[in-house]
Amino acid sequence: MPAQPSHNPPPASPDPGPDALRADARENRERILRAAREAYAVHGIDVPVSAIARRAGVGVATLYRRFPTRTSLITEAFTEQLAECAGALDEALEDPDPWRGFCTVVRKVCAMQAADRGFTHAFLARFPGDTAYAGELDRAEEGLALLVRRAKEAGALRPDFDVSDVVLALLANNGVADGAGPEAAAASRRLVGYLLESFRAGPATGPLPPPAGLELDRLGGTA
Amino acid sequence: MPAQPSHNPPPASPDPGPDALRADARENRERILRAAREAYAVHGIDVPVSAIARRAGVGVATLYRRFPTRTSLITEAFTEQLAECAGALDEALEDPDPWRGFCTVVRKVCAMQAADRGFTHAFLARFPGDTAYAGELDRAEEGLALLVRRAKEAGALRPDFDVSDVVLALLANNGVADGAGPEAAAASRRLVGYLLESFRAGPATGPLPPPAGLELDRLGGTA
DNA sequence: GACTAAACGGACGATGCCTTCCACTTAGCC
DNA sequence: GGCTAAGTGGAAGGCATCGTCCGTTTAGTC
Repeated sequence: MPAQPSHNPPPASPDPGPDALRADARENRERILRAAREAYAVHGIDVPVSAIARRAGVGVATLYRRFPTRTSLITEAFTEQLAECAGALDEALEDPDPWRGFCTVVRKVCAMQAADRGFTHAFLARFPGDTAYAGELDRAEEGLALLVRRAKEAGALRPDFDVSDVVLALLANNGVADGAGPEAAAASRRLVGYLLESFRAGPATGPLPPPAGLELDRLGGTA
Repeated sequence: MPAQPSHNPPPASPDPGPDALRADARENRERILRAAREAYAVHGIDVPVSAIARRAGVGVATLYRRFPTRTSLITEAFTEQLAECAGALDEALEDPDPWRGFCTVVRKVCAMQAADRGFTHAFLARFPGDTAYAGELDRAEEGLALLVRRAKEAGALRPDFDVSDVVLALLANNGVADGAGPEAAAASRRLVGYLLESFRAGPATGPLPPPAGLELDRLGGTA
C-alpha cells in the first residue's frame, strides 16, 4: 500500500523505509539482507561487507546506500531472529505449565544460537545506540523474571535459581555453538539437557540428549 | 645446565633456544613473554603485536627476531599454562577418589579459562603444525578417558557421561569466560557448579556457587 | 518516447594490522 | 680498550577491510 499522495509529511531523512523505495531498490535490499543472513549464518559476523555485496550481486555502494554502516546491516539482518526469540518467550509465558514453558524457550533460543553462528555473535555483540534492540532486551528481561518466578512457585525450578542463570546458560551455549563446529547442534542439545536437568528442582525426569562426540583436538572453532 | 662445549652438534637453525641467547636478548625475551601474557589475559589474543612490543619496551623487530610469527608468540606465551593444565590432570589421576580428582581438574581448568581471556582463546584456537601442542592434547585425552572410567566405576559419575562432555564443559565455560566480562570468574564458578552437579550420579551434595548477577544487556563480551 | 531523480557499480582513499629491512648499538671475548 | 657478531628500533612494504565518490544506467511518470 503506497502512501497517500502528499497528505502525511515525508518521513525523517534517515532511513526512508523499505516501502518508499523504487521497485528495483527494494528487491536489491531484500537480496542484500538474504545474502547477509546466509553469510553470517555460515561464517559469523566477521564476513566482509564486500563479500556480502558480491553474494547479493550488487556493488558495495548499493549496500552502503541502504545500510550506512556495517553494524546497521547486521542489526537489520537479525531483527527477524530477535523477534522470533521474543515470540518464543511470549509463548512460554502463555503456557499453563511454567516449567515446560521455561524449558521450551531455553531450548528454542539455544537451538537458534547453535544453528546460526552469526546470530550468536550478533546476539552477544550489543550495539550501543540501537534503542529498539535495547528495548527488546528490557522486555525480555522482564518476561524472563516473571517466567522464572512462576516456575519456582510451581515447585519445578530449584529455589536457588537466579534469573541471571538464564544468561549464564546462553553464554555457555554460545561457547559451545561457537566452538563445536559441525557438531554444534548436537553439542548444544546435550549441554542444554545437562543444564535443564540441574536447573530442575528434584530428580531428573527423562534421558539426556546423546553426546556430541567432541574431541579435544577438534576444539578449534575460529582457527 | 649448559651444554657441554662443542660435543653435541649445534641445534637446527630454527629457534636457537633461550639458553644460547645473549644476556640482554634473554632478558628481552622474557619481558616480551611477560608483556604478551599480561596483554592477552586482559584483552584476548587479538592484541596487536606492536602493542605487546610497546608494552615490553622493545621494538617490533626484536619481538619478531625471537618469535618469527604472531602465532609462535602466542603458543610460547601459553606453554606454561598448558603445562599447568596437564599437571592438574596428573594430580587428578593420582587422587584416590576419582570423582574428587575429576571435579578438581574441571574446576581448575575452568578457573584458568575464566581468569585469563587470552588463554581461553589460545586454548581453543588450535595451531596446525604445532606438534608439541598436539602431543599434549593426545596425552590429555588419554588421561581424561582413564579418569572418567574410574569415576564411573566408583559410581560417582553418571553412567551416560561421555568423555566428550568434558570438552562440552570446556567450550561452555569458554563462552561464559568470554562473555561475562568482569563477572567471568563468578559466572564460571556458577556454571561449573551446575554442570558438576548434573554430571554426578545421584543427588546433589553441596550448595551451588552464588549467582553471577549477569544481565541480558551486559552480555556483550567483544563489542 | 522523453525526462528526471533515484539507484547503481567499481574505483578510490583511509585505516590498522602483520611482517621485513637496514643502519645503528652493544654485549662478550681477546 | 678494541673487535665482531648478535641484537636493536623504527620505518616501510604488503594486505585486507570499511566507507565514499562520481560517472553511468534505469525505473517511473507525463
